[in-house]
Amino acid sequence: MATAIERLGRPTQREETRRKILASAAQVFAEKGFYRSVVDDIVKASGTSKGAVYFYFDSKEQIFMSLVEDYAATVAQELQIAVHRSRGLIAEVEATVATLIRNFQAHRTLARIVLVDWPAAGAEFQGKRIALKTMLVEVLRGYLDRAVQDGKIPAQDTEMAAHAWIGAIGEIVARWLNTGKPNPLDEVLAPLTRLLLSSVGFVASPAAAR
Amino acid sequence: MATAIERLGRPTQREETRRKILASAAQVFAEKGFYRSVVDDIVKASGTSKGAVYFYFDSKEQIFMSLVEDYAATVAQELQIAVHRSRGLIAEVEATVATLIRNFQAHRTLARIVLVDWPAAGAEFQGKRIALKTMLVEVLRGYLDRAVQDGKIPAQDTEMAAHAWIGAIGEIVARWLNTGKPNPLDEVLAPLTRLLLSSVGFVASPAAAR
DNA sequence: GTTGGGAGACTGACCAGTCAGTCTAAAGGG
DNA sequence: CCCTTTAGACTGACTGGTCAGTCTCCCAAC
Repeated sequence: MATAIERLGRPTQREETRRKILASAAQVFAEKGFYRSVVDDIVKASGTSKGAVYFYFDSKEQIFMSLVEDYAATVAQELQIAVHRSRGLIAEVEATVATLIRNFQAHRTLARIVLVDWPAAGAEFQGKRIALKTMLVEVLRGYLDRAVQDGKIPAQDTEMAAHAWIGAIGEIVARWLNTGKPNPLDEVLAPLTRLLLSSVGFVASPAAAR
Repeated sequence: MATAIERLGRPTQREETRRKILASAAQVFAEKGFYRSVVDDIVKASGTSKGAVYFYFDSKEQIFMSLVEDYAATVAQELQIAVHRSRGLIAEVEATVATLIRNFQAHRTLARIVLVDWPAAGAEFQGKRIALKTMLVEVLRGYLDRAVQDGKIPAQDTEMAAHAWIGAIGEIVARWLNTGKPNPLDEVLAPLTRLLLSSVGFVASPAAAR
């Protein structure tokens, strides 16, 4: 089986090209947005050729979707892990917010693509996005419903609250993408978490504030 | 001076065409987004002609900006009025949220353009948008800072809170644009206002809840 | 008959995607 | 060991279509 050898030797080069294309595409899309980006930009930035790009991808759209799906999957998985070892509303919210914020901070270009570009992309792009957001809403909502059941917070429209939270987090990250503030982004972690918890009626012990 | 007569007689027809073009443009942009929209779509939808469109507007971009600026100015003005007659954090927040939500509800297509399309449009489009958002942040922040001074709410990062609020409101509207829920949108008014107030540590009197 | 508003055919730039062909490296054969 | 063959990664000139914006012509109202 020469395959085993190939798996270690040859594919390195092969995957390298694909990776370079994706990395450059992320740069270009983040800078110009999907529609203003031209495939030749990606070609130039990646130091490959148009042929190479279309050897690995079927279309400009598919490059975009690969980028977005890969990243979304990564974040979703990290979220799963981070939350898995948390118990109780505070810990869960802290873990979720920290994972999201730190991830966006570490992947600024992808953050811009996911938060700014993706929503405005064509209808074909929206299915996956809405599904993903729904998943995130369900997770957050789960925390809240459990907290309500446990009497930790008053009964309320937890679905709306979950959406409001996502909007709040997204906007904080968007501000950072646009203005660079705050620097570093994860400065918002503590106050933002406090704000979110407080919004659903969770009363932080006065001592813990500040 | 025939001008005075023209102002009443002729311009009616003239303004009517311009108005029709703008209205159709709003429809088309809201449905397809700026880049996927084609000027001929607007021509067709407006029942005019390409000549008419380029008689009234310099470019596709300018049509978009007209739409967005007009609407933003309207909303900003309504906001000003609504808030002018409010005193105290609760009333101010209620007035702001109600004005925004009701306005978006009444102008679904424009809401989509402003909230979804505008952020992803090219850099040339962003100056005005950021300025406008900054203004809104300042207003909200003003409420919060005053409430802090009055000892109504604890000291905190009011700028971040203002951004979080805008994000929350935007996301609630975006959900409505994408899924139609809640129907009608202004159902969220009371719970959303409560959530926002609560997030900054304003404790609603238990009697007032529900 | 002049003019301002409008119609719509047309132009030219631009760009996603294709394709005929090159280059490299490894396999096979003598 | 060469030398040939083959596969498959990669190249970039090219094509076909699209679309913003222009230009010429028209007509209705003075």
